[in-house]
Amino acid sequence: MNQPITAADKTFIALRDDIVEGRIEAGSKLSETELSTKFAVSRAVIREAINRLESCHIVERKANVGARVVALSPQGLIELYQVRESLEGMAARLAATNMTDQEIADLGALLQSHFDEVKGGESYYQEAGDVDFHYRIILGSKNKHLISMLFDGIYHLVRMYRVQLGMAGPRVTTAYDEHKHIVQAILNRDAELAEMLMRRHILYSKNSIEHKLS
Amino acid sequence: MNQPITAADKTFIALRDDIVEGRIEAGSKLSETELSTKFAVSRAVIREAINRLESCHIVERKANVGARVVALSPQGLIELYQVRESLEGMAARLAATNMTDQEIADLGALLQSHFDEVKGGESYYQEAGDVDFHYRIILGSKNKHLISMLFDGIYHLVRMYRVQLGMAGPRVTTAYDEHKHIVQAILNRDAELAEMLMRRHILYSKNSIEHKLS
DNA sequence: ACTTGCTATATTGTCGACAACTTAGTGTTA
DNA sequence: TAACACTAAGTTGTCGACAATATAGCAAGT
Repeated sequence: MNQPITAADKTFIALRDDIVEGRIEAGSKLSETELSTKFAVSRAVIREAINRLESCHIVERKANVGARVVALSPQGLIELYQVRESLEGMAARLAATNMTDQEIADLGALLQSHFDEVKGGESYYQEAGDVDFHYRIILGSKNKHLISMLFDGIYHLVRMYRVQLGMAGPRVTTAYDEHKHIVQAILNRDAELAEMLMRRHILYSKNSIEHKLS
Repeated sequence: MNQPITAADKTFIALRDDIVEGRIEAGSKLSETELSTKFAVSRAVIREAINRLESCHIVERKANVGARVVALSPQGLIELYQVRESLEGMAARLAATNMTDQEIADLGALLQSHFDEVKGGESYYQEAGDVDFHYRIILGSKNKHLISMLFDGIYHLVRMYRVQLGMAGPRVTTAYDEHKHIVQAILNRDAELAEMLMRRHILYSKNSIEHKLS
């Protein structure tokens, strides 16, 4: 679903963004009738949107009771990063084998542009840039399941945590070095090393976040 | 959803089983009206079931066109096992830390019962036993996302491949030894080793399957 | 006062009908 | 003959109404 077609698509995305960006607060109940008036669509559309959100683990549903936005907890964030470490590590491993030379070259160029920004003192693009970097490596794995799990599931949840626990981009400069080494490993087609470095990279990121939370 | 409550729950499970067990063939189109008469429920219920199946990657939907059962391919199976290797490796790692002594003891007992069966020449329980073993380790990770991704998503797909590509339980005896070593690593609370062994175990399993397919 | 059971209300689950879209088929034109 | 436009049939998307279930409030009894 690169671009929304049906009303259910649009409602799903709008509702997801409302939740991820915190305009609908974590843990709150989602009333179908209320949402159907708010978005000016029928309850059937709302129900489909909520069902999809449940598949993303953004809301939880109980039969005959209703849906609630998931509650955020430090433990939840840690679990999320454990899954990220696992999946993105594998993605980096596969990317080292499956990315085309052109894709790797583009990735290097992206990294260079990040370096220029960081050197120039701009931190604005920092998070978007980080996401873009990971994005490309995940795509580079060429593994459908991996891509879908991370993009459709994990990443929105990670973003939800980031926004709501209020953590603007940390670790700009060190993260840049880590990114550089990962690209180098992929360039060398060293799958083993690429996976290790990516796992470390995410582990450090997790530790940094844990530190901020305590 | 441990036990189905609503009609949509039951229909989802029934439809999923029909697909996984091959009674609805891979790649075929799912007509909403047709299914609604077959299961004697309204189209709304069928649509919800199909939506859930889409989330599991068991069917693919295109807007205004319809849903098809996914097509099976050797490449698809390989990708699935890559994800399994990644996630279950992490599960074993976490299980080594998070399982209680009691849970580990139970796991050891389960393994012993498998040994007795294998020694007794019974191969009937082999697949169920293998699933049960992995099941417990995944639960032992205590990681909600990991558990849900594997049980709700990957495992049904793996089973679909197994059934439809017609591979009854392979590697009984060697798999037993691998299981034994994994339990030993968990017992020693050696997270690093537990992950490695689990990854190897699944990798071997993948190689065995690839060999059968060629 | 506390529990129990009923009732009223509100919410979710299910249904059948209509609207919007896709696609296959037909006929027309260059 | 090939390409295009249009029509008609069938499928999916959306809607509003009804049925089933859960919850809160009140009443009655111990």
